[in-house]
Amino acid sequence: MKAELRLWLRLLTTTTTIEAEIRRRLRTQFNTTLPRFDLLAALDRAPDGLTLGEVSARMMVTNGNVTGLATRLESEGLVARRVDPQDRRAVRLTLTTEGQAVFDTQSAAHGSWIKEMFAGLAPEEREALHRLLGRAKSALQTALEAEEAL
Amino acid sequence: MKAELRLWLRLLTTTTTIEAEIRRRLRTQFNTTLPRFDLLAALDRAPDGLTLGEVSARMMVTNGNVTGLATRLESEGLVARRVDPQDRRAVRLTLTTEGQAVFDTQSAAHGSWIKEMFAGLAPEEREALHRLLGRAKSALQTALEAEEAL
DNA sequence: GAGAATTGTTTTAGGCTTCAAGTATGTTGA
DNA sequence: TCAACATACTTGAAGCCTAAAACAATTCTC
Repeated sequence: MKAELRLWLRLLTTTTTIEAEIRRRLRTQFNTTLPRFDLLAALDRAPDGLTLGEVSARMMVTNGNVTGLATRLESEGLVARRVDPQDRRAVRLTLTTEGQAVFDTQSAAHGSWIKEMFAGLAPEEREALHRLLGRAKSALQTALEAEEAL
Repeated sequence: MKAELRLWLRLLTTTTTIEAEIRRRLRTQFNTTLPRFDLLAALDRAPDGLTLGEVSARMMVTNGNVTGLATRLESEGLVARRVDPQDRRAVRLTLTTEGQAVFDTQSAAHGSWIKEMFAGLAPEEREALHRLLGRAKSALQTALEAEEAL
């Protein structure tokens, strides 16, 4: 098997394992899901809220997807939907007080999970991995741009 | 933000970007999906076929999920379902002749996509990344086992 | 051997995701 | 001005995915 393929499979399984564990803990400890958490996180970083389109761009998912997520989170009372007065086509999403409190708790736990999962890696290894992933990302970017230009 | 979190986010976006591109190409070039491709790949590696349970373990997804995937692929004529004569509870899945041909084509393309996407990385970088991901995986393993023992 | 536990699969209910089509609002230029 | 185009969102159909419950066949144990 080609070296590139082996690298890709290892990258994939590492990421998948971590992600599965995060999903599992979000479910068992907070009865929530990763997409819900990600949406709250996006709103947490935006004090004035975000339109659905902005959320969709930040989360790299489709508009229709965000519509459904927002509807569920709204019905749970964690986010508020409100038509933008400036542009009546746009819907602005904000964290409710409860949503902010819920996110703060979940976010703290999430941070400590990640820290725990990488605890076995020496700081130099962590840095080297971070750097190489950066290299891989930019190599990838180049490859995809070349592809697109065809 | 913590160094661990930055590392995780970079790992996640790198993987997600590659995976999204693979999904996109499978869809546009072969009108198929990654789970379908993964199931065919699992069968390709098993000359005598696999039971649904074995597929489910290899793909790290639930049994119910494989039932649905198998049903769709069966209706497309790419896999065959047949009760195992040894253990009549089990269903054995095999590639049909058409399924094998389809997979061979898709697999060749998939391999060249991966090669292309990592082309910008020097062989030493590729190796270093592979090694560090191995370290991360085993560190992770240790952390999760420690967690489980609680 | 009969009953109990285990194993392999399917079903059910619900959430996530996409694409494509539809609705409403906003912008622009002849 | 107003028709054409663009933008923001929603809806609908289909597939992917999970957990839990239901079902069926096998194995274990007494």
